[in-house]
Amino acid sequence: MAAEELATIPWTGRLDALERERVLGDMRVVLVEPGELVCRVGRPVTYWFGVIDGLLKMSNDTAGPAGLGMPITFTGVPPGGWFGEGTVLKREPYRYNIQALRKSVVAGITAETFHWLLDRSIGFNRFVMMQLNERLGQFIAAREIDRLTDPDARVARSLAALFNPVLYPGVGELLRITQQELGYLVGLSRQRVNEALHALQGSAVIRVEYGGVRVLDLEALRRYGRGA
DNA sequence: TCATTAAATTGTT
DNA sequence: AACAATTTAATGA
Repeated sequence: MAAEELATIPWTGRLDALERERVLGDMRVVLVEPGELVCRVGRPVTYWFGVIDGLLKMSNDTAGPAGLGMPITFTGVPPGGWFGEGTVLKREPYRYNIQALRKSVVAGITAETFHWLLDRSIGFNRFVMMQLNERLGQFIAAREIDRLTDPDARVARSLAALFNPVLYPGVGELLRITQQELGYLVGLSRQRVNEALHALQGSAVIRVEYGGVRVLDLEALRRYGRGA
């Protein structure tokens, strides 16, 4: 991994020279193909991962035999998103599957380096704390989304979650996601997603683009389906 | 760089 | 689910 690439990762800006040097030597970057699992339920934690490019999904669908409980997609992880700190902190085995929805570039630092940073960098601690707090808000929002019946609103809120600038600073204005992929995440058919996207576009909240969605009004997207 | 072709994605039935 | 139309990516001159 090169120093320039490192600079594109948000939390590295909070580190001092020594810390950055260690991270640079420790960081591994891999290319994952669609469908490939970045980490599997039950596997021991070795890395703290982040998405450089592409799109991942976090789910509990047990690929193995005897599916215990129905498969649920918890969330998508777009560029700029870092995850797994909860399990790294507790040194527990992974509790979810992380699977690539499309060809993606994933970076990771070892659990050892993660703990080393946690022990010495206040900036890094602040980042992790903010990350945990922000994600808690996302999961609460996700519960709300699950109870929405209007597909347009579900798509709107799910999109809003993916456009979260704190958790996913790599996304920016344009989220690279196909309508098929969005369908997988939200749990709707591609046709219905297509319809919903155009309804949102009609409200001037987003713009539908080839292979992606551009946000025009993030606040309106978050509020969609609710009054005021 | 441009033209041609294949692949991916979208829009519609 | 199937199809046609459109956009992007890949290829080779």
